[in-house]
Amino acid sequence: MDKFEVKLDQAARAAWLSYVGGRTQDEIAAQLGVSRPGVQRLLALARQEGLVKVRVDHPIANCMALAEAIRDRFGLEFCDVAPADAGTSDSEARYLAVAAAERLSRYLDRSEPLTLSLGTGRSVRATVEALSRIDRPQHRFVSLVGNVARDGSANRYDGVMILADKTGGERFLLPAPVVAGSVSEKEALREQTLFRAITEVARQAEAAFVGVGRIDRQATLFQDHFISEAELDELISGGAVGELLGWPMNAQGELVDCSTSRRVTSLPLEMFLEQTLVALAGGRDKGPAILAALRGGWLKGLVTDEHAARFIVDTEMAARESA
Amino acid sequence: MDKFEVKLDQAARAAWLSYVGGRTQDEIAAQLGVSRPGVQRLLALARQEGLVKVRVDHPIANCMALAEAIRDRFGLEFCDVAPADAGTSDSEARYLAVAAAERLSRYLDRSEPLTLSLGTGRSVRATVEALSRIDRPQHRFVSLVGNVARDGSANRYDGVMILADKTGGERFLLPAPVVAGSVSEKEALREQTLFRAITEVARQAEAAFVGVGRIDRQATLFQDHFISEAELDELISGGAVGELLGWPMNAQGELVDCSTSRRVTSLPLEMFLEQTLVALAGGRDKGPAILAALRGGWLKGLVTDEHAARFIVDTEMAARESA
DNA sequence: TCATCTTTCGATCAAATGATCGAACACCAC
DNA sequence: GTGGTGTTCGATCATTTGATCGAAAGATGA
Repeated sequence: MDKFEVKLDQAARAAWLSYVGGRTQDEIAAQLGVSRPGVQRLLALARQEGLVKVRVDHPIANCMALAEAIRDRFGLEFCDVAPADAGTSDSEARYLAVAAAERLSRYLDRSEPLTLSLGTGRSVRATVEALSRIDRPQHRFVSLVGNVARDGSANRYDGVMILADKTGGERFLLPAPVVAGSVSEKEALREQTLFRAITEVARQAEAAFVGVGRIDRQATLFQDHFISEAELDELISGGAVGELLGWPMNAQGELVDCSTSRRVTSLPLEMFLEQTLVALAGGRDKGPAILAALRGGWLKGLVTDEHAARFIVDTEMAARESA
Repeated sequence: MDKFEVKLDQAARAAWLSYVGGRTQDEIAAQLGVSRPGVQRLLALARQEGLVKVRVDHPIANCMALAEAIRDRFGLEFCDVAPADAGTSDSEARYLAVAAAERLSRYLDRSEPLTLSLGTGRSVRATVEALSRIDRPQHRFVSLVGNVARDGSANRYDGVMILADKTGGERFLLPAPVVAGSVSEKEALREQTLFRAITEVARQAEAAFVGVGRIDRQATLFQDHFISEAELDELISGGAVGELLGWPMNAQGELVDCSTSRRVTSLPLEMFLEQTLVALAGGRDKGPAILAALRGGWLKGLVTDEHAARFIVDTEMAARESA
């Protein structure tokens, strides 16, 4: 097939003139003595045969590749990956917050009334803090997670308060602990008029920005006294590796059913399958938890950092290989 | 200027999505939350800042780069460089011939009557031999160089004969040696009716395809007995490094005036400044001769090979540096 | 604080690109 | 030779891209 080699030569020539030489296809057609559609075909061939290699020389390039892989693999509407080379881990977290704030702004910018719900966690808090002030009194913001711990102390990281302050919008907070003392207590809470009203508002939300929690000794849920050590141990032995809005899930993203999880007061995750559920979380340690949420198919969007993204891609690819 | 870094980040993102991800600018605009012209500017910035590197993985790529450099440096209408990695030096020569034949075909393909002139040399001969047969009896072909040596033997490499055979066109040959025995003999030859008639036809030619000769012990002019050893020595001591149609020139491309050059019977080079004079020559050894022809500004087009092209570019760049 | 200057942004239009389709061509079997 | 068949080629149109220009926003200095 010598004919093919000649064609490839021509294709390489056309590709060089087009991509390196910056010529227009008409000029290339004149130079190579073929028609313009002919040049088109040569360029298509050159790309298809991998003669053309494009490289973007910037740290962001890796992030884009990771984001693309995750987006495609888990069918997300979008995925943002913040770069890891920002120096300190502090500035990395800030980078993630800025990226997430960017996403959040897209919704807030709208002038039509908007209902948005927020989860808890440091990432959510940092994200709303990274937002610049904008006047949107017509918007409504709902907290999806009870903002009091078992001991009655208020959650330090509730983003709804800050967000409502920055925009002048309405705020709706759940006056409940994340995990109730008993199933009956949970039922009672859910029957409260206020609780039901807030649930109704949350149901109208267009999107929800939530954190992703680990289930281990460093779990926020545990550290901030939302659950006891015994409850934590029960979750871990039940296979839980992460949580969304307090709902524990195993490595495959399936909800873990146990005595603790039956007392979670948060709105059910199934509710968000109709909405745009966006997770904000980064750091290598959060990787397994984020991956679980992705595998469960709960998320529509993800804002993370390079560490977590790399863990997710590597782990998922390895799992896929062995499958 | 932290603002600039953020912009560069965005630019890198846009570039990645566009060049690697294959997204359209509208999609990128939606993804990054900017207007379409904004994406345009980001992409322009990314290219300008050199974030985007394009590489064409094919031996031809080097040739294209060399061709471009030569074309721009010497203001040629075109320059083709045949690749050097074709294995044997024989197949390389053939590659050059095919490339040159391609150029020649562009003219021959035309159906309107055409007058074309040819020089002598192995390259020209190989080029017309590489041509495929085509019926063009309306065309006329003129030999620009006398086709008899001093001893009366006919030049073995006259392409006009083959070309006319392949196309069915008319042929015009100069019945003269390249270098006459004396100035008066040259004058006499030029006065011949036949000579003048052929000159007139050559003047009407649209393009001329000629070889480039070295001036040294391996010179075709000498090897084929067009000039004697004494004449060769005179030319060399006069600074001649190459010749076009028998006209010797120094390294700067200026015609060398000496007792030998005054007896050259070929049509004057100045005549071709109005036409498209195309040189066909390759090989590292021919480099200095080709470079001289280029520097003299005599050529409008060049078909060469990678060896000669590299020599030309390297030498010219070095000369430019020191200038 | 206001006027002005610079810079940036987005609407609009021209150019370039990619895709589709019918026609021509060559190849092959009959 | 002849008809079928598969492939390639070039005209045409929709989409995408690049460039220009006026308008708005922000910076600067009086």
